[in-house]
Amino acid sequence: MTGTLTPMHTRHRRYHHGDLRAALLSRAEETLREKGPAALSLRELARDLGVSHAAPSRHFKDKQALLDAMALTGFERLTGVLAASQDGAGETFSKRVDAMVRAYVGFARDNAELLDLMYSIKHDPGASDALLEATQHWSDLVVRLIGEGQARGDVREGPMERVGLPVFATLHGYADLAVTGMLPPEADEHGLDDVIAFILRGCAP
Amino acid sequence: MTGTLTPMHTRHRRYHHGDLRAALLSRAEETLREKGPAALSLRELARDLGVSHAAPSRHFKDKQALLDAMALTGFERLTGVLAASQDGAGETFSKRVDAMVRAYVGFARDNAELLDLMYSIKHDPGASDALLEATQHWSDLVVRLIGEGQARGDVREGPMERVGLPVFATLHGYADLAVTGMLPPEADEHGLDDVIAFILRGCAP
DNA sequence: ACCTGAACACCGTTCAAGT
DNA sequence: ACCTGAACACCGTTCAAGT
Repeated sequence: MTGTLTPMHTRHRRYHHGDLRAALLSRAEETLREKGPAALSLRELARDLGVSHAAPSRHFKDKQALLDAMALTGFERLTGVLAASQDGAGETFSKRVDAMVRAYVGFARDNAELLDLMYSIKHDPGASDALLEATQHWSDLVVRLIGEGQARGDVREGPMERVGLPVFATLHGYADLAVTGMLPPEADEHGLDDVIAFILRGCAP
Repeated sequence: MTGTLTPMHTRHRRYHHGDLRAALLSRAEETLREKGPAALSLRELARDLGVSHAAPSRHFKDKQALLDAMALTGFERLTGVLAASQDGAGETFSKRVDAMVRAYVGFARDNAELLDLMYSIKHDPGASDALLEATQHWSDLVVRLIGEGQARGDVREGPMERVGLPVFATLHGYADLAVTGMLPPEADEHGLDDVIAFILRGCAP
């Protein structure tokens, strides 16, 4: 008997406020970002959302299933950001590379813990098909960029997978260094420019 | 009353077989390699070694302290391998780069889970001084290699940190892709050669 | 010095039972 | 359909007490 007239919010205790699954995902990402992966606990998540500790199991059979779903949303957002970076990037190959590198490193900086999770989950063998597909989408973007560069004569000849792999490695490596805090302080100034120039030289015919 | 005459092994239960600390480290690395990081448990380690679950706390105040010590031995071994790769690598810059890249990727392949642990620990802010020093040693090796290349005229001018960072990023990124199984199958054939050639082009004056 | 045993507060997972 | 409550087997950590 709260005295309120809003029938949809009689109290904090109903069958939750609509979509427990989405609430779990969003709260989980929040605590991942704020307290790190070790602090992620199904029971604490349930407590935070005011449901019983067993409730999450209706939506995620496992803790691993929750982590998988988090990684999947991460990959989807990442590919969205990368695709968007190409839209207004201009014509030249070097501008398109510049835009993609900055988009990727930006995502890495803004979602460091999530990116770590994404890679660690991609790592283990039981990765879901949806997840493999999402990672495929994003490597396709790099492949397409390289292909365009070849068509313009800005990139050396060769199978795209072979030409693209070192680019991918450099991009991923720099982002990972940024994420894990291993970049020396001087890198903030010129690091990104240097890496982009390095990639362009490595690609040149 | 076992009837044996060897006084040092009256039974499996003494104050352990000499060095519990070393035994914990070596067993921990074994289970890390075989069952992954999630399976690492102080209690199970203690069980495996036939001591009580509280015994490890004499040698490692924390689970984190054990992980730190594991990472430290990993960094020491890695710098050893990298330094050794330069000894018989020959004179030319490209041969020295080739040797170091192969040594690093080889270590990454042979110690995938440990390398993951090493980076994740380097990540978090409470890293010990010994650990920071160990990572410093190994980035010094890359810096020295670049410096020699510059002295010979094989590497473009510029501050070594700036010239070396993209090299470091590429090396790290490729090793990480190899470790996390993200390399496409074709990469086994030419991947390493392509990456080395890419690095050399990126460094060239 | 080095280890044991009991205790405490926390997990993830499962399952009958409730609405 | 969705959630609760109790139960189980596991953790990490601490601390008096043993040798």
